[in-house]
Amino acid sequence: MDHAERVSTLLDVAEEETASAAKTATGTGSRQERKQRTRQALLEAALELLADRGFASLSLREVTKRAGIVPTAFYRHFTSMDELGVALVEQTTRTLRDLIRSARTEPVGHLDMIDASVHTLYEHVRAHEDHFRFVTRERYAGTGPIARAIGVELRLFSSDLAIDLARFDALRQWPTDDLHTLADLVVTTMLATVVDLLDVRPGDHQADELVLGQARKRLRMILIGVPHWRPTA
Amino acid sequence: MDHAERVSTLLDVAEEETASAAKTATGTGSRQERKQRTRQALLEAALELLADRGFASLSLREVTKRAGIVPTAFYRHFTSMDELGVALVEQTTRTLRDLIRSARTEPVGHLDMIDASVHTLYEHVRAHEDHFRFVTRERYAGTGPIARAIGVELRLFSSDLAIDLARFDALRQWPTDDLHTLADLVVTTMLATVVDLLDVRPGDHQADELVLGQARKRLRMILIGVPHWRPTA
DNA sequence: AGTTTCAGTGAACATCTGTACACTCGACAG
DNA sequence: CTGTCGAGTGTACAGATGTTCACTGAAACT
Repeated sequence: MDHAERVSTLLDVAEEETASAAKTATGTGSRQERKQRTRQALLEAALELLADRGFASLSLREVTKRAGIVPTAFYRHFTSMDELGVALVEQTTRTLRDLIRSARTEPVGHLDMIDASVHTLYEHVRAHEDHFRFVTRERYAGTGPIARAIGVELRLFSSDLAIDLARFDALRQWPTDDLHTLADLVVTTMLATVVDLLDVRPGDHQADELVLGQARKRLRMILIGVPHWRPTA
Repeated sequence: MDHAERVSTLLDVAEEETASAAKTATGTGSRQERKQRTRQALLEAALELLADRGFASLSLREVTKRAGIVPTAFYRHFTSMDELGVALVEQTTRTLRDLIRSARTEPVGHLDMIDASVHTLYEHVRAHEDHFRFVTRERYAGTGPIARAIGVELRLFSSDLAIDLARFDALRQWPTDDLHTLADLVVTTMLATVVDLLDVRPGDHQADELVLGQARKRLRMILIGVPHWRPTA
């Protein structure tokens, strides 16, 4: 254990009183309600701890401590940390689905579609930084169930986007295979933008605009070729 | 510790005799030579252990055990695991530089440039799977010095590519900013292809071809728009 | 020749880890 | 009202971890 970690460990008692609004779930409610509330506390505790570290370096004891329960009580909710991780994927990818739903029901036409998409992406990322951080971090981390679950979810996401793209006039005639390629390209680019956004130090709106400008430029560069594409060469 | 890890720990003694060709560096040579040899053994041991896990879940003791030295001897070479990690980045990104150098000195013209680029990428990835796995995995993992070092290296890589792109007739007039955006796009796409390649189960050449086909299609889709781009709108 | 340097050793430590076990005590069903 | 169920507790243990310290012995220097 290195120095930084030891210090934070020593401060744990103090932290429990200050930082954790997600403390113990003891309180009113039926038994089911209270159980689900501490389950949620566990998920949120994990997400908080993942702010600057990877899931693999997360210990069961840390999570339970932050959630305000004793280590052994963990097993009442999950059989392993991996299971907690998969549950976390389910929860965070709901944010992704919200994103694409927002983008779909967007007032299209009287604003540049690229501008609008990038903007709603920005809003969602800023509103749920921890969720996006988790997904982009753990996407490639290891071979565990978490990375696999994220992979599945992102493929679904890309497929949904492909379906949406099919609605545009310029793309009506494209074979689905080409549509998927285009959707993958867009998703990959958007995820790169997400990472860039999460790297901006908080409050630096100038840097925000720089990143968003680059995101718009990337998308334009991809989409500029669409009218000239010869389907399935 | 979960079940799989415990099993592998119990098998360590057996593994030391079988799997590790990179054992202790004791042998002939000057003192400097031998020191650098065990340093290299440490780096290779780490790289081997990173085959299916993240760097953060790597312990100093594991690495030294695999390298065939006692834990405390680690400090003769690195002051911390992070330092080992950064050294690993330096070593693995040399492979990246080799890649772009190969792509540069490629017989261009009498073969489709996209085909050729994708092919040399393929060759390099298959020849150094562990290096590419390390870079793509740790790129987004955490806030540590490793991720930062990889970020720097990838930006350099992208800049080099931008310079190379500037040599093409269709791009001679592009402002450097647009060139960088295009280069970023290409690098991002290529890295996505690398990840796909590393996901293919070994020996499945049919899947290999599928991935390469998709890679070519992605690149074509990006580059098809180049002639129609209006620099810096 | 004698002396210094230093990569690698081995024992010891304090701390953290996952998990087993027996327990409490309030919500709930009969 | 009484008995069961089950979320959360507390203690305990074996193993792994990073790091300390005093050491060995061969290479390198004088």
